[in-house]
Amino acid sequence: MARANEAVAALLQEYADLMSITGGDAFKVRVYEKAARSVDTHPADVGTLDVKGLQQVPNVGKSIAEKIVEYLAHGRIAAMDTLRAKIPPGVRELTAVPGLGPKKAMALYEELGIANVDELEEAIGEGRLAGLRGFGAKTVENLRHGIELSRSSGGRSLIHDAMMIAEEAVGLVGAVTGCLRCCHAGSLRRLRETIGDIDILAAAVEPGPLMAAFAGWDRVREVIVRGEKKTSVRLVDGPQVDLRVVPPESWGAALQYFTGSKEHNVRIREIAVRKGLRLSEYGLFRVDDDSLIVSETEEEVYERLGLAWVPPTLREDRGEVDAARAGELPELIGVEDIRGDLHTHTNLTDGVSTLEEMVAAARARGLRYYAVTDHAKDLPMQRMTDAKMLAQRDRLRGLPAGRPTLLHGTELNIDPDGGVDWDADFLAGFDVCVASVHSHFNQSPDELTRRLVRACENPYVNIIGHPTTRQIGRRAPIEPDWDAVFAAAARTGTAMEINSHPDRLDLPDHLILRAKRHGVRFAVDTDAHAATHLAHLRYGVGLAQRGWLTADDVINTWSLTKLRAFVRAKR
DNA sequence: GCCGTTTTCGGCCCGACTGTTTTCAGTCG
Repeated sequence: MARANEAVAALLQEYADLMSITGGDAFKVRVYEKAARSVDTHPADVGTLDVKGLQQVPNVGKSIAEKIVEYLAHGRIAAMDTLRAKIPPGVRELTAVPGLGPKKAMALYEELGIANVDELEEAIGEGRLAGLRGFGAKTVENLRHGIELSRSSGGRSLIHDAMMIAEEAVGLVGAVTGCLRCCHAGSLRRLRETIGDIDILAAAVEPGPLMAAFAGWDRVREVIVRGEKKTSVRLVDGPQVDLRVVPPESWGAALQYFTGSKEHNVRIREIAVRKGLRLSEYGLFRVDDDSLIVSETEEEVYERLGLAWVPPTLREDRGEVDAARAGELPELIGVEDIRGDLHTHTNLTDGVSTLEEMVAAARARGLRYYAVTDHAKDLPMQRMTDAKMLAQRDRLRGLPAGRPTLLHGTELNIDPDGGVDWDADFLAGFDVCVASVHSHFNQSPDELTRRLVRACENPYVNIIGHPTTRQIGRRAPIEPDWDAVFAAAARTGTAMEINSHPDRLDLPDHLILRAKRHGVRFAVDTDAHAATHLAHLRYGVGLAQRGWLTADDVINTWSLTKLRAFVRAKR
Protein backbone atom coordinates (compact mmCIF):
# COMPACT_ATOMS: atom_id res chain seq x y z
CA MET A 1 0.00 0.00 0.00
CA ALA A 2 1.23 3.47 -0.86
CA ARG A 3 1.54 5.80 2.11
CA ALA A 4 -1.21 8.32 2.68
CA ASN A 5 1.37 11.07 3.26
CA GLU A 6 1.58 12.26 -0.35
CA ALA A 7 -2.19 12.57 -0.77
CA VAL A 8 -2.62 14.32 2.58
CA ALA A 9 0.25 16.71 1.85
CA ALA A 10 -1.24 17.59 -1.54
CA LEU A 11 -4.59 18.25 0.10
CA LEU A 12 -3.09 20.53 2.76
CA GLN A 13 -1.16 22.43 0.08
CA GLU A 14 -4.33 22.87 -1.95
CA TYR A 15 -6.10 24.13 1.17
CA ALA A 16 -3.29 26.66 1.69
CA ASP A 17 -3.46 27.80 -1.94
CA LEU A 18 -7.24 28.24 -1.86
CA MET A 19 -7.03 30.14 1.39
CA SER A 20 -4.37 32.38 -0.08
CA ILE A 21 -6.43 33.10 -3.20
CA THR A 22 -9.54 33.90 -1.20
CA GLY A 23 -7.58 36.36 0.92
CA GLY A 24 -7.35 34.24 4.05
CA ASP A 25 -5.01 35.04 6.92
CA ALA A 26 -1.46 34.85 5.54
CA PHE A 27 -0.11 33.30 8.73
CA LYS A 28 -2.70 30.57 8.59
CA VAL A 29 -1.76 29.94 4.96
CA ARG A 30 1.85 29.49 6.00
CA VAL A 31 0.94 27.02 8.71
CA TYR A 32 -0.93 24.82 6.23
CA GLU A 33 2.00 25.00 3.83
CA LYS A 34 4.40 24.01 6.58
CA ALA A 35 2.13 21.20 7.72
CA ALA A 36 1.92 19.92 4.12
CA ARG A 37 5.68 19.68 3.90
CA SER A 38 6.02 18.10 7.33
CA VAL A 39 3.48 15.42 6.43
CA ASP A 40 5.16 14.79 3.09
CA THR A 41 8.53 14.09 4.69
CA HIS A 42 7.31 12.42 7.89
CA PRO A 43 8.79 8.92 8.33
CA ALA A 44 5.60 7.22 9.52
CA ASP A 45 2.58 6.61 7.30
CA VAL A 46 0.07 9.24 8.48
CA GLY A 47 -2.69 6.87 7.40
CA THR A 48 -1.89 4.76 10.47
CA LEU A 49 -2.00 7.63 12.99
CA ASP A 50 -4.83 8.96 15.14
CA VAL A 51 -5.39 12.59 16.12
CA LYS A 52 -2.94 12.31 18.98
CA GLY A 53 -0.29 10.61 16.86
CA LEU A 54 -0.73 13.16 14.08
CA GLN A 55 -0.04 16.00 16.51
CA GLN A 56 3.45 14.61 16.94
CA VAL A 57 4.12 15.60 13.32
CA PRO A 58 5.74 19.08 13.34
CA ASN A 59 3.38 21.92 12.44
CA VAL A 60 0.34 19.70 12.83
CA GLY A 61 -1.86 20.75 15.74
CA LYS A 62 -5.31 19.73 16.83
CA SER A 63 -7.18 21.44 14.02
CA ILE A 64 -5.09 20.06 11.16
CA ALA A 65 -4.88 16.62 12.79
CA GLU A 66 -8.67 16.47 12.92
CA LYS A 67 -8.91 17.49 9.28
CA ILE A 68 -6.48 14.73 8.31
CA VAL A 69 -8.46 12.15 10.28
CA GLU A 70 -11.64 13.38 8.64
CA TYR A 71 -10.01 12.94 5.24
CA LEU A 72 -8.72 9.45 6.05
CA ALA A 73 -12.14 8.34 7.29
CA HIS A 74 -14.38 9.95 4.69
CA GLY A 75 -12.10 10.85 1.79
CA ARG A 76 -13.04 14.50 2.14
CA ILE A 77 -12.84 17.52 4.42
CA ALA A 78 -15.93 19.68 4.91
CA ALA A 79 -13.95 22.91 5.29
CA MET A 80 -12.10 22.10 2.09
CA ASP A 81 -15.34 21.55 0.19
CA THR A 82 -16.53 24.97 1.33
CA LEU A 83 -13.41 26.62 -0.05
CA ARG A 84 -13.51 24.62 -3.27
CA ALA A 85 -17.09 25.72 -3.81
CA LYS A 86 -15.95 29.35 -3.74
CA ILE A 87 -13.14 28.95 -6.23
CA PRO A 88 -13.11 26.89 -9.44
CA PRO A 89 -10.02 24.64 -9.68
CA GLY A 90 -8.74 26.54 -12.72
CA VAL A 91 -8.18 29.67 -10.64
CA ARG A 92 -5.56 27.84 -8.62
CA GLU A 93 -3.87 26.83 -11.88
CA LEU A 94 -3.76 30.51 -12.85
CA THR A 95 -1.19 31.13 -10.15
CA ALA A 96 1.20 28.82 -11.99
CA VAL A 97 1.53 31.50 -14.68
CA PRO A 98 4.70 33.53 -14.00
CA GLY A 99 3.79 36.99 -12.78
CA LEU A 100 0.34 35.94 -11.64
CA GLY A 101 -0.06 35.40 -7.91
CA PRO A 102 -3.07 34.76 -5.70
CA LYS A 103 -4.22 38.40 -5.53
CA LYS A 104 -4.30 39.00 -9.26
CA ALA A 105 -5.83 35.56 -9.90
CA MET A 106 -8.68 36.37 -7.53
CA ALA A 107 -9.17 39.80 -9.11
CA LEU A 108 -9.42 38.21 -12.56
CA TYR A 109 -11.98 35.73 -11.31
CA GLU A 110 -14.10 38.20 -9.37
CA GLU A 111 -14.06 41.03 -11.89
CA LEU A 112 -14.15 39.12 -15.17
CA GLY A 113 -15.13 35.57 -14.21
CA ILE A 114 -11.86 34.19 -15.59
CA ALA A 115 -11.56 30.67 -14.18
CA ASN A 116 -8.67 29.02 -16.03
CA VAL A 117 -5.62 29.71 -18.18
CA ASP A 118 -7.48 29.28 -21.49
CA GLU A 119 -10.07 31.88 -20.48
CA LEU A 120 -7.30 34.25 -19.42
CA GLU A 121 -5.61 33.88 -22.78
CA GLU A 122 -8.91 34.57 -24.54
CA ALA A 123 -9.65 37.62 -22.38
CA ILE A 124 -6.22 39.05 -23.11
CA GLY A 125 -6.75 38.47 -26.83
CA GLU A 126 -10.06 40.34 -26.69
CA GLY A 127 -8.56 43.21 -24.70
CA ARG A 128 -10.97 42.63 -21.80
CA LEU A 129 -8.33 43.28 -19.14
CA ALA A 130 -8.02 46.92 -20.15
CA GLY A 131 -9.11 49.26 -17.39
CA LEU A 132 -9.03 46.58 -14.70
CA ARG A 133 -7.37 47.99 -11.59
CA GLY A 134 -3.79 46.74 -11.28
CA PHE A 135 -3.67 45.48 -14.86
CA GLY A 136 -1.89 48.08 -16.97
CA ALA A 137 -0.62 47.49 -20.49
CA LYS A 138 2.71 46.10 -19.32
CA THR A 139 1.15 43.71 -16.82
CA VAL A 140 -1.18 42.35 -19.49
CA GLU A 141 1.69 41.86 -21.89
CA ASN A 142 3.68 40.08 -19.15
CA LEU A 143 0.76 37.75 -18.50
CA ARG A 144 0.43 36.96 -22.20
CA HIS A 145 4.13 36.18 -22.30
CA GLY A 146 3.89 34.19 -19.05
CA ILE A 147 1.18 31.93 -20.48
CA GLU A 148 3.30 31.33 -23.56
CA LEU A 149 6.27 30.40 -21.37
CA SER A 150 4.44 28.07 -19.03
CA ARG A 151 3.04 26.29 -22.11
CA SER A 152 6.31 25.95 -24.03
CA SER A 153 9.06 25.17 -21.54
CA GLY A 154 7.57 24.91 -18.08
CA GLY A 155 9.77 21.95 -17.31
CA ARG A 156 12.83 21.79 -15.15
CA SER A 157 16.34 21.04 -16.42
CA LEU A 158 18.22 17.83 -15.72
CA ILE A 159 20.97 18.50 -13.22
CA HIS A 160 23.81 17.83 -15.66
CA ASP A 161 22.41 20.25 -18.26
CA ALA A 162 22.01 22.93 -15.59
CA MET A 163 25.53 22.29 -14.29
CA MET A 164 27.04 22.77 -17.75
CA ILE A 165 25.21 26.08 -18.16
CA ALA A 166 26.17 27.22 -14.65
CA GLU A 167 29.82 26.43 -15.21
CA GLU A 168 29.79 28.47 -18.40
CA ALA A 169 28.07 31.41 -16.67
CA VAL A 170 30.52 31.29 -13.75
CA GLY A 171 33.39 31.28 -16.22
CA LEU A 172 31.95 34.28 -18.04
CA VAL A 173 31.14 36.42 -15.00
CA GLY A 174 34.18 35.28 -13.02
CA ALA A 175 36.48 36.53 -15.78
CA VAL A 176 35.17 40.12 -15.62
CA THR A 177 37.65 42.57 -14.08
CA GLY A 178 36.49 43.43 -10.59
CA CYS A 179 34.76 40.10 -9.94
CA LEU A 180 36.24 38.82 -6.68
CA ARG A 181 34.28 35.59 -6.31
CA CYS A 182 31.71 33.73 -8.37
CA CYS A 183 29.96 30.38 -8.01
CA HIS A 184 26.61 28.70 -8.50
CA ALA A 185 24.09 28.54 -5.65
CA GLY A 186 20.43 27.56 -5.41
CA SER A 187 19.02 24.10 -6.02
CA LEU A 188 22.04 23.28 -8.17
CA ARG A 189 24.38 23.70 -5.20
CA ARG A 190 22.00 21.54 -3.18
CA LEU A 191 22.19 19.00 -6.02
CA ARG A 192 18.47 18.57 -6.37
CA GLU A 193 17.53 16.04 -9.03
CA THR A 194 16.11 18.65 -11.38
CA ILE A 195 16.75 22.39 -11.53
CA GLY A 196 14.26 25.19 -12.12
CA ASP A 197 16.17 28.46 -12.23
CA ILE A 198 19.96 28.49 -12.21
CA ASP A 199 21.39 30.85 -9.57
CA ILE A 200 24.78 32.47 -9.97
CA LEU A 201 26.30 34.52 -7.15
CA ALA A 202 29.21 36.95 -7.51
CA ALA A 203 31.05 39.34 -5.22
CA ALA A 204 32.21 42.73 -6.51
CA VAL A 205 32.43 46.34 -5.38
CA GLU A 206 31.13 47.59 -8.73
CA PRO A 207 28.39 45.26 -10.04
CA GLY A 208 27.86 47.14 -13.31
CA PRO A 209 30.45 45.41 -15.52
CA LEU A 210 29.39 41.96 -14.26
CA MET A 211 25.74 42.67 -15.05
CA ALA A 212 26.67 43.98 -18.47
CA ALA A 213 28.73 40.90 -19.33
CA PHE A 214 26.00 38.60 -18.08
CA ALA A 215 23.19 40.36 -19.98
CA GLY A 216 25.38 40.31 -23.09
CA TRP A 217 26.05 36.54 -22.93
CA ASP A 218 25.49 35.09 -26.39
CA ARG A 219 23.17 32.40 -25.01
CA VAL A 220 20.68 34.99 -23.69
CA ARG A 221 17.34 35.18 -25.46
CA GLU A 222 15.78 37.86 -23.28
CA VAL A 223 16.60 39.90 -20.22
CA ILE A 224 13.75 39.49 -17.74
CA VAL A 225 14.87 41.91 -15.02
CA ARG A 226 17.89 44.16 -14.95
CA GLY A 227 18.81 45.94 -11.75
CA GLU A 228 21.83 47.06 -9.79
CA LYS A 229 21.96 43.93 -7.65
CA LYS A 230 20.11 41.34 -9.68
CA THR A 231 19.81 40.43 -13.33
CA SER A 232 17.64 37.60 -14.64
CA VAL A 233 17.85 36.25 -18.16
CA ARG A 234 16.23 33.50 -20.15
CA LEU A 235 18.52 31.47 -22.40
CA VAL A 236 17.78 30.48 -25.97
CA ASP A 237 17.40 26.85 -24.92
CA GLY A 238 14.94 27.55 -22.14
CA PRO A 239 16.19 27.88 -18.58
CA GLN A 240 16.22 31.09 -16.57
CA VAL A 241 19.51 32.16 -15.02
CA ASP A 242 19.72 34.71 -12.20
CA LEU A 243 22.86 36.64 -11.33
CA ARG A 244 23.12 38.30 -7.95
CA VAL A 245 26.07 40.53 -7.15
CA VAL A 246 26.85 41.34 -3.50
CA PRO A 247 29.61 43.31 -1.77
CA PRO A 248 32.59 41.05 -0.97
CA GLU A 249 32.12 41.35 2.79
CA SER A 250 28.60 39.86 2.45
CA TRP A 251 29.78 36.72 0.66
CA GLY A 252 29.02 34.16 3.37
CA ALA A 253 25.57 35.48 4.22
CA ALA A 254 24.73 35.80 0.53
CA LEU A 255 25.90 32.29 -0.31
CA GLN A 256 23.84 30.94 2.58
CA TYR A 257 20.85 32.94 1.46
CA PHE A 258 20.97 32.08 -2.25
CA THR A 259 21.67 28.40 -1.68
CA GLY A 260 18.31 27.94 0.02
CA SER A 261 16.15 26.05 0.23
CA LYS A 262 13.54 28.66 0.95
CA GLU A 263 12.14 26.42 3.68
CA HIS A 264 15.56 25.90 5.26
CA ASN A 265 16.18 29.64 5.25
CA VAL A 266 12.85 30.37 6.87
CA ARG A 267 13.79 28.04 9.72
CA ILE A 268 17.20 29.69 10.07
CA ARG A 269 15.70 33.16 10.16
CA GLU A 270 13.13 32.17 12.73
CA ILE A 271 16.03 31.13 14.95
CA ALA A 272 17.67 34.50 14.30
CA VAL A 273 14.49 36.37 15.22
CA ARG A 274 14.21 34.48 18.50
CA LYS A 275 17.72 35.64 19.34
CA GLY A 276 16.88 39.27 18.57
CA LEU A 277 18.78 39.08 15.28
CA ARG A 278 17.93 39.59 11.62
CA LEU A 279 19.46 37.52 8.84
CA SER A 280 19.51 38.71 5.25
CA GLU A 281 21.76 38.19 2.24
CA TYR A 282 23.91 41.01 3.62
CA GLY A 283 24.62 39.49 6.98
CA LEU A 284 23.45 38.71 10.45
CA PHE A 285 22.40 41.90 12.25
CA ARG A 286 21.29 42.90 15.72
CA VAL A 287 17.69 44.09 15.54
CA ASP A 288 17.97 46.79 18.24
CA ASP A 289 20.85 48.84 16.80
CA ASP A 290 21.11 47.32 13.30
CA SER A 291 24.77 46.48 13.86
CA LEU A 292 26.42 43.79 11.74
CA ILE A 293 27.55 40.66 13.58
CA VAL A 294 28.87 38.31 10.88
CA SER A 295 28.61 37.96 7.11
CA GLU A 296 31.90 36.78 5.60
CA THR A 297 31.49 33.01 5.71
CA GLU A 298 28.59 30.58 5.91
CA GLU A 299 30.25 28.85 8.85
CA GLU A 300 30.22 32.07 10.91
CA VAL A 301 26.55 32.66 10.20
CA TYR A 302 25.53 29.16 11.30
CA GLU A 303 27.85 29.24 14.29
CA ARG A 304 26.54 32.56 15.58
CA LEU A 305 23.03 31.07 15.47
CA GLY A 306 24.17 28.12 17.58
CA LEU A 307 24.24 25.71 14.64
CA ALA A 308 26.85 23.53 13.00
CA TRP A 309 27.50 24.36 9.34
CA VAL A 310 24.89 22.47 7.32
CA PRO A 311 26.04 20.86 4.05
CA PRO A 312 24.01 22.31 1.14
CA THR A 313 22.60 18.90 0.18
CA LEU A 314 20.81 18.70 3.55
CA ARG A 315 19.22 22.17 3.44
CA GLU A 316 15.64 21.11 2.79
CA ASP A 317 14.06 21.54 6.24
CA ARG A 318 13.93 17.78 6.72
CA GLY A 319 15.31 17.79 10.26
CA GLU A 320 18.77 19.19 9.48
CA VAL A 321 18.22 22.36 11.52
CA ASP A 322 17.45 20.46 14.70
CA ALA A 323 20.34 18.09 14.00
CA ALA A 324 22.70 21.03 13.47
CA ARG A 325 21.60 22.54 16.76
CA ALA A 326 22.11 19.26 18.60
CA GLY A 327 25.46 18.60 16.91
CA GLU A 328 24.00 15.46 15.33
CA LEU A 329 24.46 16.07 11.63
CA PRO A 330 25.69 12.94 9.82
CA GLU A 331 29.26 12.69 8.50
CA LEU A 332 28.08 12.73 4.89
CA ILE A 333 29.64 10.57 2.22
CA GLY A 334 31.85 12.50 -0.25
CA VAL A 335 33.07 11.79 -3.78
CA GLU A 336 36.51 11.05 -2.33
CA ASP A 337 35.05 8.20 -0.26
CA ILE A 338 34.07 6.20 -3.35
CA ARG A 339 36.67 3.50 -3.99
CA GLY A 340 35.04 1.69 -6.86
CA ASP A 341 32.24 1.64 -9.42
CA LEU A 342 30.07 -1.48 -9.46
CA HIS A 343 27.80 -0.84 -12.45
CA THR A 344 29.36 0.04 -15.82
CA HIS A 345 29.03 -1.04 -19.46
CA THR A 346 31.27 -1.42 -22.50
CA ASN A 347 30.64 -1.65 -26.22
CA LEU A 348 30.17 -5.38 -25.82
CA THR A 349 26.53 -4.47 -25.13
CA ASP A 350 25.05 -0.97 -25.32
CA GLY A 351 28.06 1.07 -24.18
CA VAL A 352 30.09 3.09 -26.65
CA SER A 353 33.59 2.78 -25.15
CA THR A 354 35.80 -0.32 -25.21
CA LEU A 355 36.76 -2.30 -22.14
CA GLU A 356 40.25 -0.82 -22.28
CA GLU A 357 38.95 2.75 -22.61
CA MET A 358 36.61 2.32 -19.64
CA VAL A 359 39.38 0.85 -17.50
CA ALA A 360 41.75 3.68 -18.44
CA ALA A 361 39.09 6.24 -17.45
CA ALA A 362 38.55 4.45 -14.13
CA ARG A 363 42.30 4.50 -13.49
CA ALA A 364 42.45 8.21 -14.31
CA ARG A 365 39.78 8.83 -11.70
CA GLY A 366 41.85 7.01 -9.09
CA LEU A 367 39.40 4.18 -8.42
CA ARG A 368 40.76 1.22 -6.42
CA TYR A 369 38.41 -1.33 -7.98
CA TYR A 370 36.12 -1.33 -10.98
CA ALA A 371 33.40 -3.73 -12.04
CA VAL A 372 32.45 -4.27 -15.68
CA THR A 373 28.78 -5.27 -15.71
CA ASP A 374 27.50 -5.62 -19.22
CA HIS A 375 23.93 -6.72 -19.86
CA ALA A 376 23.11 -10.42 -19.53
CA LYS A 377 21.53 -12.71 -22.10
CA ASP A 378 17.80 -12.20 -21.45
CA LEU A 379 17.68 -8.75 -23.04
CA PRO A 380 17.53 -9.80 -26.72
CA MET A 381 18.53 -6.34 -27.91
CA GLN A 382 21.93 -6.76 -26.31
CA ARG A 383 22.82 -10.00 -28.19
CA MET A 384 24.67 -11.38 -25.21
CA THR A 385 25.66 -15.07 -25.09
CA ASP A 386 27.38 -17.27 -22.53
CA ALA A 387 30.40 -17.49 -24.81
CA LYS A 388 30.70 -13.72 -25.27
CA MET A 389 30.43 -13.15 -21.54
CA LEU A 390 33.15 -15.74 -20.78
CA ALA A 391 35.36 -14.30 -23.52
CA GLN A 392 35.01 -10.84 -21.94
CA ARG A 393 36.04 -12.32 -18.61
CA ASP A 394 39.20 -13.82 -20.17
CA ARG A 395 40.00 -10.52 -21.83
CA LEU A 396 39.51 -8.64 -18.57
CA ARG A 397 41.64 -11.10 -16.59
CA GLY A 398 44.34 -10.72 -19.24
CA LEU A 399 44.71 -6.96 -18.73
CA PRO A 400 47.84 -5.84 -16.87
CA ALA A 401 47.47 -6.04 -13.10
CA GLY A 402 47.40 -2.84 -11.05
CA ARG A 403 44.81 -0.27 -10.07
CA PRO A 404 41.99 -0.43 -10.35
CA THR A 405 41.49 -4.08 -9.47
CA LEU A 406 39.05 -5.30 -12.11
CA LEU A 407 35.92 -7.20 -11.17
CA HIS A 408 33.88 -9.15 -13.69
CA GLY A 409 30.18 -8.66 -13.17
CA THR A 410 26.95 -8.37 -15.09
CA GLU A 411 23.71 -6.46 -15.05
CA LEU A 412 21.07 -9.16 -14.87
CA ASN A 413 17.52 -8.64 -16.06
CA ILE A 414 14.82 -9.22 -13.47
CA ASP A 415 12.03 -11.02 -15.36
CA PRO A 416 8.34 -10.49 -14.54
CA ASP A 417 8.44 -13.28 -11.95
CA GLY A 418 11.61 -12.06 -10.23
CA GLY A 419 13.96 -14.58 -11.88
CA VAL A 420 17.25 -13.63 -13.58
CA ASP A 421 19.16 -14.64 -16.73
CA TRP A 422 21.40 -17.46 -15.57
CA ASP A 423 21.39 -20.38 -13.17
CA ALA A 424 23.50 -20.58 -10.02
CA ASP A 425 26.44 -22.35 -11.67
CA PHE A 426 26.97 -19.66 -14.25
CA LEU A 427 26.25 -16.80 -11.80
CA ALA A 428 28.87 -18.15 -9.42
CA GLY A 429 31.54 -17.20 -11.94
CA PHE A 430 30.91 -13.46 -11.49
CA ASP A 431 32.59 -11.30 -8.86
CA VAL A 432 29.49 -9.15 -8.42
CA CYS A 433 25.99 -9.00 -9.94
CA VAL A 434 23.63 -6.07 -10.41
CA ALA A 435 20.01 -6.99 -11.21
CA SER A 436 17.52 -4.54 -12.68
CA VAL A 437 13.99 -4.24 -14.02
CA HIS A 438 13.96 -3.33 -17.73
CA SER A 439 10.40 -4.14 -18.81
CA HIS A 440 6.86 -4.95 -17.61
CA PHE A 441 6.72 -1.68 -15.68
CA ASN A 442 2.93 -1.72 -15.34
CA GLN A 443 2.57 -4.83 -13.25
CA SER A 444 0.40 -4.36 -10.17
CA PRO A 445 2.11 -3.16 -6.98
CA ASP A 446 1.76 -6.67 -5.52
CA GLU A 447 3.40 -8.28 -8.55
CA LEU A 448 6.21 -5.72 -8.54
CA THR A 449 6.77 -6.26 -4.84
CA ARG A 450 7.02 -10.07 -5.21
CA ARG A 451 9.27 -9.60 -8.23
CA LEU A 452 11.77 -7.37 -6.43
CA VAL A 453 11.68 -9.35 -3.18
CA ARG A 454 12.44 -12.55 -5.12
CA ALA A 455 15.34 -10.82 -6.88
CA CYS A 456 16.73 -9.79 -3.48
CA GLU A 457 16.46 -13.36 -2.30
CA ASN A 458 18.68 -14.63 -5.13
CA PRO A 459 22.06 -15.42 -3.47
CA TYR A 460 23.97 -14.05 -6.46
CA VAL A 461 22.18 -10.69 -6.72
CA ASN A 462 24.24 -8.11 -4.82
CA ILE A 463 22.75 -4.85 -6.04
CA ILE A 464 19.28 -3.90 -7.32
CA GLY A 465 20.04 -1.51 -10.20
CA HIS A 466 18.04 1.72 -10.75
CA PRO A 467 15.30 0.38 -8.45
CA THR A 468 12.38 2.60 -9.49
CA THR A 469 13.31 2.44 -13.24
CA ARG A 470 12.17 6.04 -13.61
CA GLN A 471 13.57 8.29 -16.30
CA ILE A 472 13.17 11.86 -15.18
CA GLY A 473 10.57 13.66 -17.28
CA ARG A 474 10.00 10.57 -19.45
CA ARG A 475 9.05 7.47 -17.49
CA ALA A 476 7.26 7.31 -14.16
CA PRO A 477 8.73 5.22 -11.33
CA ILE A 478 7.31 1.78 -10.60
CA GLU A 479 5.41 1.58 -7.34
CA PRO A 480 5.86 -1.63 -5.40
CA ASP A 481 5.48 -1.70 -1.61
CA TRP A 482 8.88 -0.15 -0.99
CA ASP A 483 8.88 -0.95 2.70
CA ALA A 484 8.51 -4.65 1.88
CA VAL A 485 11.25 -4.45 -0.76
CA PHE A 486 13.64 -2.58 1.55
CA ALA A 487 12.98 -5.00 4.38
CA ALA A 488 13.87 -7.88 2.04
CA ALA A 489 17.02 -6.08 0.86
CA ALA A 490 18.16 -5.52 4.45
CA ARG A 491 17.38 -9.10 5.46
CA THR A 492 19.18 -10.69 2.49
CA GLY A 493 22.23 -8.42 2.32
CA THR A 494 21.28 -6.88 -1.02
CA ALA A 495 22.32 -3.30 -1.73
CA MET A 496 20.03 -0.76 -3.36
CA GLU A 497 21.66 1.19 -6.15
CA ILE A 498 21.91 4.95 -6.24
CA ASN A 499 22.28 5.35 -9.99
CA SER A 500 24.21 8.52 -10.82
CA HIS A 501 23.03 8.94 -14.39
CA PRO A 502 21.44 12.42 -14.59
CA ASP A 503 18.22 11.21 -16.22
CA ARG A 504 17.79 8.41 -13.67
CA LEU A 505 19.09 9.49 -10.22
CA ASP A 506 17.53 6.37 -8.82
CA LEU A 507 16.78 5.77 -5.89
CA PRO A 508 15.35 9.24 -5.36
CA ASP A 509 16.24 10.87 -2.05
CA HIS A 510 12.98 10.25 -0.22
CA LEU A 511 13.29 6.51 -0.91
CA ILE A 512 16.93 6.52 0.22
CA LEU A 513 15.78 7.93 3.55
CA ARG A 514 13.11 5.25 3.79
CA ALA A 515 15.46 2.43 2.85
CA LYS A 516 18.05 3.55 5.37
CA ARG A 517 15.51 3.24 8.14
CA HIS A 518 15.27 -0.47 7.23
CA GLY A 519 19.05 -0.84 7.54
CA VAL A 520 19.60 -1.20 3.79
CA ARG A 521 23.09 -0.77 2.28
CA PHE A 522 23.60 1.19 -0.93
CA ALA A 523 25.87 1.24 -3.98
CA VAL A 524 26.53 4.60 -5.66
CA ASP A 525 27.22 3.66 -9.27
CA THR A 526 27.48 5.53 -12.56
CA ASP A 527 25.86 2.96 -14.89
CA ALA A 528 28.37 4.46 -17.33
CA HIS A 529 27.81 3.67 -20.99
CA ALA A 530 30.81 5.78 -22.05
CA ALA A 531 34.11 6.75 -20.46
CA THR A 532 32.88 10.33 -19.92
CA HIS A 533 29.93 9.07 -17.84
CA LEU A 534 32.21 8.17 -14.95
CA ALA A 535 32.16 11.89 -14.12
CA HIS A 536 28.45 11.62 -13.28
CA LEU A 537 29.47 10.10 -9.96
CA ARG A 538 29.21 13.52 -8.30
CA TYR A 539 25.46 13.55 -8.90
CA GLY A 540 25.01 10.12 -7.34
CA VAL A 541 27.08 11.12 -4.33
CA GLY A 542 25.02 14.32 -4.05
CA LEU A 543 21.89 12.21 -4.10
CA ALA A 544 23.31 9.93 -1.39
CA GLN A 545 24.05 13.04 0.68
CA ARG A 546 20.47 14.19 0.19
CA GLY A 547 19.49 10.82 1.66
CA TRP A 548 21.68 11.56 4.71
CA LEU A 549 24.06 8.67 3.92
CA THR A 550 27.49 8.23 5.46
CA ALA A 551 30.35 6.41 3.77
CA ASP A 552 29.66 3.32 5.86
CA ASP A 553 26.15 3.01 4.36
CA VAL A 554 27.63 2.63 0.87
CA ILE A 555 29.33 -0.65 -0.06
CA ASN A 556 31.60 0.82 -2.74
CA THR A 557 33.32 3.04 -0.20
CA TRP A 558 34.48 -0.14 1.53
CA SER A 559 37.83 -1.86 1.05
CA LEU A 560 37.82 -4.57 -1.61
CA THR A 561 38.27 -7.15 1.14
CA LYS A 562 35.16 -5.98 2.95
CA LEU A 563 33.23 -5.76 -0.30
CA ARG A 564 34.17 -9.34 -1.23
CA ALA A 565 33.06 -10.48 2.22
CA PHE A 566 29.69 -8.77 1.61
CA VAL A 567 29.28 -10.73 -1.63
CA ARG A 568 30.49 -14.02 -0.06
CA ALA A 569 28.19 -13.70 2.94
CA LYS A 570 25.15 -13.87 0.70
CA ARG A 571 26.28 -16.88 -1.28
C1' DG B 1 -3.36 27.63 13.03
C1' DC B 2 0.89 26.60 15.39
C1' DC B 3 4.31 27.37 18.77
C1' DG B 4 7.50 28.28 23.11
C1' DT B 5 15.94 29.65 25.50
C1' DT B 6 10.76 36.71 24.86
C1' DT B 7 6.07 29.74 26.53
C1' DT B 8 -0.54 29.56 26.84
C1' DC B 9 -0.81 34.76 24.08
C1' DG B 10 1.40 37.47 20.71
C1' DG B 11 3.91 36.79 17.35
C1' DC B 12 4.83 34.60 12.82
C1' DC B 13 11.61 35.73 7.37
C1' DC B 14 13.70 39.21 4.25
C1' DG B 15 14.73 41.94 0.30
C1' DA B 16 14.78 43.05 -5.06
C1' DC B 17 12.28 44.45 -8.79
C1' DT B 18 8.23 45.82 -11.51
C1' DG B 19 4.35 48.33 -12.64
C1' DT B 20 1.15 51.37 -11.27
C1' DT B 21 -2.89 52.73 -7.32
C1' DT B 22 3.08 58.16 -7.59
C1' DT B 23 3.98 55.92 -2.21
C1' DC B 24 3.24 50.94 -2.39
C1' DA B 25 1.07 46.29 -3.53
C1' DG B 26 2.10 42.19 -5.74
C1' DT B 27 5.16 38.67 -7.09
C1' DC B 28 9.18 36.08 -6.72
C1' DG B 29 12.90 33.51 -4.74
